[in-house]
Amino acid sequence: MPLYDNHTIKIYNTLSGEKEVFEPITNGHIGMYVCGPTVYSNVHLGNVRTFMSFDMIFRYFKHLGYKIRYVRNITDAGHLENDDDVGEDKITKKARLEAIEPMEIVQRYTVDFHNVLNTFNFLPPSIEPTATGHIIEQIELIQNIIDNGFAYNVNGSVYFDVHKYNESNDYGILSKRKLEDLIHNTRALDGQSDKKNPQDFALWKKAEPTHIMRWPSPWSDGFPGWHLECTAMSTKYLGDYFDIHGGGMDLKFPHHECEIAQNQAAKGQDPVKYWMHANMLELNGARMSKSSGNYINPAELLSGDNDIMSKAYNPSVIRFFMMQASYKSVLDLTDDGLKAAEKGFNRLMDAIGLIDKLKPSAATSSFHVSDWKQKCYDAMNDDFNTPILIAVLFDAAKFINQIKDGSATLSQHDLELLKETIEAFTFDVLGLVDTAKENTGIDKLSGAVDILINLRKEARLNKDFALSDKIRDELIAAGIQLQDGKDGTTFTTN
RNA sequence: GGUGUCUUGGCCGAGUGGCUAGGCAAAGGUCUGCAAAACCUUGUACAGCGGUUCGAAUCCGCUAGACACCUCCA
Repeated sequence: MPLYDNHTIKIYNTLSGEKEVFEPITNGHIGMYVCGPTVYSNVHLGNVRTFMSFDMIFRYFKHLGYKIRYVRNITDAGHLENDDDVGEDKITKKARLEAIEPMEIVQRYTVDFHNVLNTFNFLPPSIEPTATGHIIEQIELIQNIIDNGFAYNVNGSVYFDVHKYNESNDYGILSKRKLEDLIHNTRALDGQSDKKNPQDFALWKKAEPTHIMRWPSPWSDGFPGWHLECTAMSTKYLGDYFDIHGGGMDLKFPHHECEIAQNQAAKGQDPVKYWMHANMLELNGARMSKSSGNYINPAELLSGDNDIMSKAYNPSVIRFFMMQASYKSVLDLTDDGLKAAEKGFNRLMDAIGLIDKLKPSAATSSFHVSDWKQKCYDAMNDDFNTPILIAVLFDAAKFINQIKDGSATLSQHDLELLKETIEAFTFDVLGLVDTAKENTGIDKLSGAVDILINLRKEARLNKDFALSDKIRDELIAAGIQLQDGKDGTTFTTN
C-alpha cells in the first residue's frame, strides 16, 4: 500500500480561499505546473524562493509515493514591455543592448538559472518546456479562442475580448476583482491602441520590421502574448484538467487570471483543480528591486560578495531559512535572520550526525518515536507547514542530545525509526544537505584532528593549559569545533 | 483611488475561539582546569479602541500602520 493512502493532505486553494482536502484527479498521480522564469537576466532571489516552495511540495509528494509530473516552463520569448509597446519584447531589447543574438541571452541565463537551482539542491522538474518550442500550440489556441468568439484580429494583432468573455464568465474569479472596478481604475493610456477596451490583452502581436523574434501565423508575422504560453504548455503536458497550478503571488493577476480566461474561452473550463501561490521575499523589510539598490542576487548571497550581508551563507542555510517560514507568508531576508538560521541549521545537523554514534540503551524508549513521526506528517499534511515540521525536527534533535548525555533511552527499533524518519524529512523532503557529510575529505581530516585532540589531552593532563587552549582556539579559527564530553572529545566542522 | 493580504515576546517566525510552537538572542544552573558544545530551568507576547462570547491573539466593527496587485516584475 502506497504511503499516500495513509495521509490526507490539505492545500490552501487560492481560488476558493480555503484549505481543501487534496484529492488527485487520478488516484496515485499528480500533475503540477509552475510558471517558470523569464530568462533575460540572472534569476531573481525571490524567484528562487517560489521555486523552492514548489520543490519542497514536489519532494513531499514523491516521498508519499505519488507519481507526479512536474512541469516548469522557461519563458524565452519575452513578455511585452506594455500593452502599447510596438512590438519589442524584453529579450530583444536586452539583446540589442548587448549586441548579441536573443537566443544567446536565453542560453546564458538558462544556464545561470539551472546552476543556481542546482546549488540549492533542487530536483529537476519532469518537463521543462520552452515558450519558443510551443508556438504552434499557441497559434492553435488563439484560433480556438477566435472561433469561439472571444478574440478579435486588428491589423494582424489578436486581442482577447475581456468584456465579451465577462458576459458569460467571471473575469476576476481568481484575483477577486470585478471588471467594473478594473474599468474605473484603468487610466487612459497615451497613444493609439488597437484594443477595443484597455482591459483586453494580447494573444498575438504583429512584429514590427525591426523585431528579431518572430513567427508566421494566420494573422501576421509576430509573436505570442505573454499569458498564452503557460496555457498551451500546461494543458499539452498535463491534460485539459490537472491537479495543481502554482506560481508567485504576483502572477495571480493578471497572468493566472488570463490563463483561466484563455482556457475557458478555448475549451470551456479552468483546467486547474488547486491554485497555489507562493508569497514574496523582501530584503531588509522592503521590496527587492534593482532600481532602488535594495537588491541581492543568489550568486552574491552565496559568495558573500555583497554590501548587504556580513558573510557568505551556505545554500542549505538559505534553504533552511526559507523553510522556516510558511510558503504563504511574506518572508524578510536579513543578515540577522540568516545568522540565526545558520546556528539553528548547524544544531540540527549536529544532532543528526550524532545518530550513527548512538547505541540503543534500553528495551523501551523514553521518547515516543512513532508519535513524533506522525507529527512530522501532520505538519506537512497541513498545507506543507514546514515551520512546524522544523519545530518537530528540533524536538528530535533535543532528544538525540539527551540520549548522548545518558538522560534518555531508546530501543534498537526506535533508533532505526528515528534515523530513517529524521533523515527522510530533513534531506528528502526539505531538501537540505548535510554540510559535514558533504565534505569528502572528512575521514582524513578526522585522523589529523584526532592527533591534535590527543596532543591536547596530554597537555591538559600535564596542566599545560596554554598549549591545550592554543590547540583548541586555533582549530576553532580553522572551522573545527572541539566538543568535550564524558566519553572523550569529538569535533564538528561547521 | 480600487482590490486583497498582513500587524505575535529583544529579533525571526508558527498558530487562529479555551490546551508549551520552534529557532536565534538573554538570564540562572549542571558539566569543565577555564571555556565551548550539550542538557535542565526561566521569560508569559499577540498594533490600538470597541463589540460578540462563559471564555478572543483567534470572530465582528472602527482606527492606525505595513505589504502586494491594479503597470514589466516571482
